[in-house]
Amino acid sequence: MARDLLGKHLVRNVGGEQIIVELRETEAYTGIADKACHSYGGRRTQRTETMYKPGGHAYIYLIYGMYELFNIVTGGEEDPSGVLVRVAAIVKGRDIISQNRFGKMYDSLSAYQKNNLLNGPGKVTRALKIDKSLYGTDLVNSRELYVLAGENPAGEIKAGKRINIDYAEEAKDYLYRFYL
DNA sequence: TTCAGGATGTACT
DNA sequence: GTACATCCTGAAC
Repeated sequence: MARDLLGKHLVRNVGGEQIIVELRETEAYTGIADKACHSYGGRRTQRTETMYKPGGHAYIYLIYGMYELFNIVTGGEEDPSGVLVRVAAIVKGRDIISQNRFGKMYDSLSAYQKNNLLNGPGKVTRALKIDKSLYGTDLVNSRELYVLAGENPAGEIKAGKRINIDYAEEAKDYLYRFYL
């Protein structure tokens, strides 16, 4: 699923406006056997409850006290797994995205800002106004947040190690990060 | 472009 | 009390 989502369009309807981004980088968290996964060992708490829902729900959690990261649940009751969205690219709504990130219109951003709008999981959620109010959202039936069906991406899919999971012992070296 | 340091809240031990 | 699926700023290179 982490591979299949690359190149797909994520749609966010909020405040009467529409934002669309292309998914460029994802990470897989494969459930109870994955030491980097919040549901490792079958851990089931108020926070992780959504990971046990059927695939297609939104798992959103707070990290480092200030960033809310967006994941798409992919497994189900017996397989609490998901995909983290790490990086995206603008398809539609560049001024809204720029306002959400830097409080300015796109044309008045510095070159550095333009190149750093959506290149991190916390940045993507800030740009799309995704927060825990969307926790558990059914992405199949929601009008606020969903993924469009589409062709496979034209570019080559590369794989690497996941980011910032040094605590995860052998799992930190799994090649579960995928990017275009 | 790289680096150190700080901001910040919650889950879990 | 500790760690955390991060990002920003400002200064050095």
